[in-house]
Amino acid sequence: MIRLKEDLRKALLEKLEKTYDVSAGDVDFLYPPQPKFGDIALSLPMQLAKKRRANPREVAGQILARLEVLPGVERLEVAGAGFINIFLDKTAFFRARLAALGRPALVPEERKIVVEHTNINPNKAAHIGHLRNACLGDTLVRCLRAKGETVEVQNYIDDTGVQVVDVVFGLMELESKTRNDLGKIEKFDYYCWDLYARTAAYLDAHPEAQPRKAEILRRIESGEGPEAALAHDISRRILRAHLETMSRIDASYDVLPCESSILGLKFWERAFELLKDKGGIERAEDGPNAGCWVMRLPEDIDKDREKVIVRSDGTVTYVGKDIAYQLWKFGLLERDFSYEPFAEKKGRTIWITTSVPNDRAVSFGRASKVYNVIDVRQSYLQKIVYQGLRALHFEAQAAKSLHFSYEMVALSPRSLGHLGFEPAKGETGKSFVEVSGRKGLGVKADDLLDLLERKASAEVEKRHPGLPPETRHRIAAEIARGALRYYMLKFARNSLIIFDVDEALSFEGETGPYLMYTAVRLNSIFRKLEEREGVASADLVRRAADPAVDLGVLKAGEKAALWEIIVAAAQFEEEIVHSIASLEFSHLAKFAFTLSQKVNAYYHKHTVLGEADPAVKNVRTMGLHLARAVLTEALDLMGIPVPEKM
RNA sequence: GUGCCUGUAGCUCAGUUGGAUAGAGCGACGGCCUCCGGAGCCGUAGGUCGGAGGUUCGAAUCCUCUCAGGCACGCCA
Repeated sequence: MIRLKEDLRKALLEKLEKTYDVSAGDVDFLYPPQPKFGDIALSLPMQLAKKRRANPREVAGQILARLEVLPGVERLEVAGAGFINIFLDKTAFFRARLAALGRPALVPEERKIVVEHTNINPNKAAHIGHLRNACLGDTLVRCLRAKGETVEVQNYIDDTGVQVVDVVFGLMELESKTRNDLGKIEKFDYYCWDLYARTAAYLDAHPEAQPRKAEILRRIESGEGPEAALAHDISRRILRAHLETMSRIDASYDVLPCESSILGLKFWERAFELLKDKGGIERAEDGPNAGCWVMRLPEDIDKDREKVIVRSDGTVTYVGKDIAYQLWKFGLLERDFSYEPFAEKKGRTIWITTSVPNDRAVSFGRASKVYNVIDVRQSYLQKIVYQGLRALHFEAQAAKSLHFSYEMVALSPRSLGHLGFEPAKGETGKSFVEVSGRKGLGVKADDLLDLLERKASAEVEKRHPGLPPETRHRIAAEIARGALRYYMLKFARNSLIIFDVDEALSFEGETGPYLMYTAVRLNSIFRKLEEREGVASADLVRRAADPAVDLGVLKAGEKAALWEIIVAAAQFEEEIVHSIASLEFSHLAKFAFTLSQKVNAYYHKHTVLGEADPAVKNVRTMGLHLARAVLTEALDLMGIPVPEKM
């Protein structure tokens, strides 16, 4: 559809630009709300009529008279307030779509894109909020790669932050445990989930413990003593648990930049030099921030305010470190990490940063564009980080630093009760409660996935009794993944998800399993086609390359139904581009769902295998072949698998 | 207080950047297995798009005001 529109736009301009004052930007196409209004429409006459203060329908009529023949177009008509509706040559379009299968029309625009997502503090188990982040981030990555972009996925690990400090404190001071004890603890991320909440409560109740906590922080940051060793062991162990959890939803990473490496390699000191040299930050001599290094914020962020970057005691704030990291992503820091392998997933190495030099020849960063997937509460800080780049006159890089923001996942009062929590005082009347690791309040990612798997397993057993347990478990895991990923994607990113267990566990209606089921059934049709008639997928590919289909052999009702599927499928690539541009992957989700609905309705009504007329059978076969190819790819972009059966 | 976000069917949400009669799912009600898998299909009911002005051929969408809710604004991360 992208190519067709380009061709049409060119042809239109050629015929119109002499008489009318139009440029390429004016000609935009829209999809009519109903099939009877054609396949594509132009609102151009109404725009021109506005400029000329003329009657839109008359302008439309005049334009129509000049457009006798357009490529791929069967006929045109003026409709409504002044639309020009375009009816495509359906069979020609269908053939072109089949022939174009496997030949993407999208082109990459960037040299290299870095996407940072997941970024879970390595001190406790992952929860549903982290799942939303990873689903959005990983889907962005898949879409960018489908567009042909070179993408590097980074998962930032704050292994020296206060959250890890709390767990170290808990282990040493409350549990009297050492490094040697860690190995004996099962489900370590779950253990830390509880310990972290317990420690946070203890620290709140015992202010006298603060000096010890501060000491632990200092030692971890400078890499000294048993505290630092313990922090390292804890964060690596939790990190492995997080990677396991994320592999359940098929999210993957290329490199894990650690805060410990940023500290060890003095990235901040380098960024500090740059900022001082270029006047990006200045020392406040008086006022409330006396003795601090501050960055002035422009009007559009926060009028006439300054943000402390270096505290009066000389330590750097979180934003400062983040500026250094963002500079590194663009290759602007003039420093680099060392790397070592951390894990292998699906034959790919996940690298982790280290401050200890080695001779491994790998390199990351140096991006031309960066997406940071972080929830909306960090908007203010993200703006400040990008302002840091501007303060260094890296305008281009600041402009290509994108905050992919999204609303958080909260808990409904009902699910709170489910988890055994009483509503805190002052929160009784609230319609939702924020997930809080510090309070131990939340649904753990693995618990939710387990729940989904158990339900899926029961459903599979019901439908396919006697499957080998391994097969059933594999299918159940795939269904769980599909259900979760679709659930996290179907909401617009600005929409606060108030987590509802029943809704998340639903497999009917607008859900991942519904889409998967559609694809599974399509596969089943083609499998039977091969078993019974020997039509292999290679034959289908050959037939698609040189299609001999004719929609004219279908009766009107079926022709319209199949045509809707063809047109919908043809919009797939636009949908990818649009989803990336708006960072709104609910569009992609909705696209796949709508296509599934049409396909489901179609094959319910029109059988392929039982059709006697070979011409009709061929059209149906190739129509569903097209739909299957597009649906399968759309599901893959969302990280939703297609099981062999379900 | 300032900034950002949200308000659409009983519930949960879409709405392609201003287009044609505002759409899905769930729930409710009524149908559909001689036929490629019923996690499915078909149908019915359900709307003053928070409210009031404005912009124009045309507004759920843009502007102003207003009501309600949320988030952010630290020498925490």
